[in-house]
Amino acid sequence: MARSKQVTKEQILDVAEALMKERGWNGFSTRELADEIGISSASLHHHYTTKADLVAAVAARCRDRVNQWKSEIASEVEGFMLRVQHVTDALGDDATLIAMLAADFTTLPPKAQDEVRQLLTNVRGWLSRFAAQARIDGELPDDSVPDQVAGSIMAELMGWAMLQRVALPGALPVPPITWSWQRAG
Amino acid sequence: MARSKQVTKEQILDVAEALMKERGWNGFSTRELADEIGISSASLHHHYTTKADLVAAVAARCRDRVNQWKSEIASEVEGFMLRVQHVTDALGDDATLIAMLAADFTTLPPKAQDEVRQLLTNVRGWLSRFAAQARIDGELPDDSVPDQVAGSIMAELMGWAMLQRVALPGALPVPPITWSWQRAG
DNA sequence: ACAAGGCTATCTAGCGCATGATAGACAGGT
DNA sequence: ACCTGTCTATCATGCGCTAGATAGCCTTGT
Repeated sequence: MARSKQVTKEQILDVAEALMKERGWNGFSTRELADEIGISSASLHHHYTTKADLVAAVAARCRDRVNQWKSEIASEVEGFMLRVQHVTDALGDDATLIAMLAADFTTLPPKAQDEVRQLLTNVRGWLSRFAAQARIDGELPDDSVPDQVAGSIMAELMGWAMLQRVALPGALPVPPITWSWQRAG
Repeated sequence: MARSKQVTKEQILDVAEALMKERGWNGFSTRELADEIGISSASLHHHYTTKADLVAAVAARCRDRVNQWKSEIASEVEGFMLRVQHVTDALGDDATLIAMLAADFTTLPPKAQDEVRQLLTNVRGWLSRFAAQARIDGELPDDSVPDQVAGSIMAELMGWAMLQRVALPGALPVPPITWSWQRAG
């Protein structure tokens, strides 16, 4: 061991992720990140050679988490609305990160772009299949378009995450998304 | 006149706004902006002394635009769904900018933060009043919460704007937002 | 009518600082 | 002995911004 505390790649990702959620990819420097962790900038670059590597790793880890609860929900939860409720809860923590990654998308390194694209495509297709089944089961109206329902769910989640960033005086307590089409079922 | 082409503050704001929509507030430099406009960095700083001034001006102009069509829609369009449809169309161009401003919110200068807060509060209250009237008129279910409906509309618009940034292969044609609660009315 | 002088918008040059990243030494564990 | 993880020190670059000069337009005094 060396002169300062030992740090794991996971710890670094934790702090990096927090900074990304707060300020976005272009909103913090590797030095700030290193300071917050409590190591030198050089040590940080020892673990993740470039800032691009870092954001790719953050995105990849997020993708893994999402896949994790995706399979859990698919296997354990029945019914469209209940599933969506679980998705809302599960995604809650990651919605901000995903939204920030989407916002910063054009300035992300290609590898991170791929991760984000993959993640969004994946979740959307998955939700879309649920919606399609829900339509067959009569949980959604016959004229609903599964891919649009899936898109709306994701849009609303990400949009809420963005709205929450702007603390509006005397407005919206955070979570209760309307899930308006619930009433349509 | 001087050595290069004359440039107006509006032109500068146009380009700045485009860059903000593409890359976010922290995603471009004043030099890049000046280059894109075709003037020197010094000339740019003559018009807007600091980058903070610039983003505040961009946000203020957006707020003005929004207020503009707000009063137009309020006076010319009847019915909740029709109004929302008009809002969707009108906001279309600005949704991306607003979403990016919200994403970058924590790193914006205070003046710009105020503008964004004001804009969002304003629009939300306005939509909320429409929703409340719509509930009285039977256009929305009795158990709908106007402020939540308003929030959902804005979230969905902003969320779609973010989703569009990530060009998903073989997915969603852009505009047709589900407006799911339409079926609930 | 018309020069004088002010005003505005541009330029070239550069300052001080933060950024992403690297070099090379060193310390501890296996 | 070697590998791993840390450090100090530094590099080149890009950043926001400023200084100071210059050039065209407009007003004003005579």
